Amino acid sequence: MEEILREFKRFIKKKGLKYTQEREEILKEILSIKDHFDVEELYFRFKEKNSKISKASIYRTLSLLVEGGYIQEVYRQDGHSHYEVTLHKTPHLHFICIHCREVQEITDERLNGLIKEYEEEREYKLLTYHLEIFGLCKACRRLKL
Amino acid sequence: MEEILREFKRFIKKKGLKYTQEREEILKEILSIKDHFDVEELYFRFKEKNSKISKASIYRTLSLLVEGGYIQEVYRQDGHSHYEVTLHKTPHLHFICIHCREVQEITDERLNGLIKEYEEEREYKLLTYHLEIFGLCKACRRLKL
DNA sequence: ATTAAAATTGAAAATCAATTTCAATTAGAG
DNA sequence: CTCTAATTGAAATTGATTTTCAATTTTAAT
Repeated sequence: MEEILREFKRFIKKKGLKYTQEREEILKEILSIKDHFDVEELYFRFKEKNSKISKASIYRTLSLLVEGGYIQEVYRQDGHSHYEVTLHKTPHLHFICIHCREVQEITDERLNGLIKEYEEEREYKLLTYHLEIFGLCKACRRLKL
Repeated sequence: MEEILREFKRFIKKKGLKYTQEREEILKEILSIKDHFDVEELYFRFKEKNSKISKASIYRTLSLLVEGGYIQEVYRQDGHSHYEVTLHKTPHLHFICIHCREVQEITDERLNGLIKEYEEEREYKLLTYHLEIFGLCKACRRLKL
């Protein structure tokens, strides 16, 4: 945690920007979230603890965090973006149930292998990837929807 | 083509909806597009041929086409959705160059195999999947961006 | 073919996520 | 501490998508 914050400060400084309380506070809050999150969720959390961080700042900081590779936009649901922390996580895919909206993560080294292979084969410089599988989860499937 | 239109008519009828000229015209136009498309592109094409189909109708018909599995929303760029025709296409992934914005398709049976495996393993009912790889293409990579 | 009811249309208004503007505040180099 | 440029929150704006609604069209039943 401390290490990530220090690293983020370095990142901000290197860009000639200022390391503000708001930026640190936003990253701290994000690091405390286990699952996926969206702007509303973050805003709500700040409201709850009487922090008056604005949505504008949240949006602005999220851009920086994506740029620095700290978080990723992983999928879109209900017309807006959902994010997750990238650091210390193996690349993985998301299974999204279109009925109950549950999101499950699946990690598979074979998938990462395939993607690395495409990268080398075509001489791409891979930055990130998203694999989203849409369908019905085991439970919702049983409801015969 | 004719077969797809007939099948779409059946789909519309089964839902108790009306098979209108606009819906058919929109699907026809989409089937004539090789690559990916977005709402603007479609709207522009209708304008060009003096067809007065509205954006509202385009949006409404796209929803139906997605629901029926005729098209898929494949990625988001510049704040809006991009689609492609699903029928007769093998599932595939998209490599999106963040610099020149070129989108390349990659098909790999091994990937489809892996996904089928996840589906069976977890007893999901898979509907569709999207795999997007973001990075730099061979050409843009050379520019050392 | 007419007709009537219900669905669909285009145009405009509304919605909503995301971005931008701007005056006031703050970080941080010197 | 001081100064300048960057950042902030709030409000305005943008732009995609959705909704509203009166006029039109489809289609099933006459």
